[in-house]
Amino acid sequence: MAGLDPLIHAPTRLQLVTTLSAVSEAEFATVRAALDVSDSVLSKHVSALVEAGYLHSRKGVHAGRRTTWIGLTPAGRKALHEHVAALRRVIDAVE
Amino acid sequence: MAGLDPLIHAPTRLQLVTTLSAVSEAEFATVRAALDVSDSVLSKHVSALVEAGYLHSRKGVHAGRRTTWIGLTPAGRKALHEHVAALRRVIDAVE
DNA sequence: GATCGAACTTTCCAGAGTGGCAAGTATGTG
DNA sequence: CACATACTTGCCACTCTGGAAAGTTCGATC
Repeated sequence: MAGLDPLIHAPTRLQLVTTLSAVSEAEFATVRAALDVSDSVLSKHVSALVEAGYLHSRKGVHAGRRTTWIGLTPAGRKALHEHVAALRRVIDAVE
Repeated sequence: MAGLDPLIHAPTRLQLVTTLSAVSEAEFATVRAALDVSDSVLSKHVSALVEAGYLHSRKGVHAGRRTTWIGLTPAGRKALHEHVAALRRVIDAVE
């Protein structure tokens, strides 16, 4: 490889972590809508990344509804930054 | 998706086309060494991209050896540029 | 406090993608 | 013509990804 992180290189994963990189936490449903994926798909990606230590998730109540909040852990941010740096090294060769 | 091209988003594919983007043609063996993949893997990626119209390949003789030269077609360059642009849109949100 | 419904979670499944190994093929060289 | 080189192809195994649907959980409501 070229320093690309296989855990976050897939398109959906990359969009997930880049979306989360801008905020401290986001609601599951909001992310789901932003990525335009099904519940099950997002749930599976999230649990895979939680298990990898890249995300944390926390259950709460918001506006009378149960919601799950997810966000990047420090390790997740670090992995994203390294992945993005590696990606830039590859694509900066273009042009 | 977010404009990412599934034909060139896989790491090996991306490295292949970015490597070729800098030159007009490259030897199969040189590319194989640059990407550090096996003969069969490179051969299969190349034929997939040739079939997609992204690469051209041509057989020739060089220094007493048969060599295959591969390079991006205009369509391949266009696809790469669009893919890179889409990738930048995604990762520029980071930081 | 039993029931309902929303919000995920998990299971099951199908299909595509990727790579390794080994056998096959083609062709310049001696 | 025999041989070696340089890929090419077939076969296989495994992982990844996503969809559908059933399952689970727990706050809200009555």
